[in-house]
Amino acid sequence: MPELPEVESVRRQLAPLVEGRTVRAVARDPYPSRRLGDVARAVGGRIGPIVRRGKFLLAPLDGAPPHPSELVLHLGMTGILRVLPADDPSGRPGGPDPHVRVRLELDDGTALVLRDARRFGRVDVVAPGDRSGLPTLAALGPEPLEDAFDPEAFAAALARRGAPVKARLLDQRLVAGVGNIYADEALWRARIHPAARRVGRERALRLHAAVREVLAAAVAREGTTFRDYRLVNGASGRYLTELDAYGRAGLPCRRCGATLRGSTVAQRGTVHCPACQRA
DNA sequence: TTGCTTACCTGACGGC
DNA sequence: TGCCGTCAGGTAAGCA
Repeated sequence: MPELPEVESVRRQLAPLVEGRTVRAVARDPYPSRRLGDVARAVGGRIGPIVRRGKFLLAPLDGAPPHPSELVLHLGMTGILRVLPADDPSGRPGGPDPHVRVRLELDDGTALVLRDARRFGRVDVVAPGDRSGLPTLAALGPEPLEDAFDPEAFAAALARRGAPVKARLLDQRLVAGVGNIYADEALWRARIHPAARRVGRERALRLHAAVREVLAAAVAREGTTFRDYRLVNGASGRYLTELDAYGRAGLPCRRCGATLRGSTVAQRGTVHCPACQRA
């Protein structure tokens, strides 16, 4: 499940392969999906610097009208971006790989290909800065690994009673880029119960630090591959063995030895330690 | 405005 | 072996 570390790792591999290249042709899966926008508008666009916001990848497209425009990519749950030789049939919608959704053919003989088994990924070409059809991106909170992620503002938000703290981490407005895996990991590190509806200043500051630590460590290992996620070069993320909570229900807590408990919080599978993450 | 639920979507897996 | 039900989860929309 691509979250901030996975998307950032993809961005780092993707950027040198496609920045400066011009889109010569576009093909897409004919399946009617509202998650695939008017991708044909990318034709003629020269891809500028790719940036990441939360779990979104954004790249300016320069050129003659309809450009300048902006390419918006979201990997959803199972999205994988690859850069393949343009004549590789496995990178064509309708080709031997039934999960290829979008293909941008570039001017250097390669193609940027989105493969997405569950169709939760998103690709669109919008006017620069236009977020009218992208409410989550429009309301995205601060980047957790940048100074804009202010610990006091974070603590003030969590001090107000509201939805379970895990739901607020997943919401993207409080902090950008956290998904189910790293929410569980950060809460475990900060010793906070995922269903807590109010978090005091001291614990909130601990959680702020934990979010940063977990995400930075996962970025350093190029993310977590549970099943689907792959880097642009096809490699797996290496953070899986570092996980302390996610996917470890029924196993002993690495901190206190108690048995980790699985539950549902915010409609998501959740793992926490009943001994050191007390309600 | 906030919180919650449901829909979307399909591969993997367990049970029969 | 094949069928069926369940689970996984990020985003968006709808409702209370």
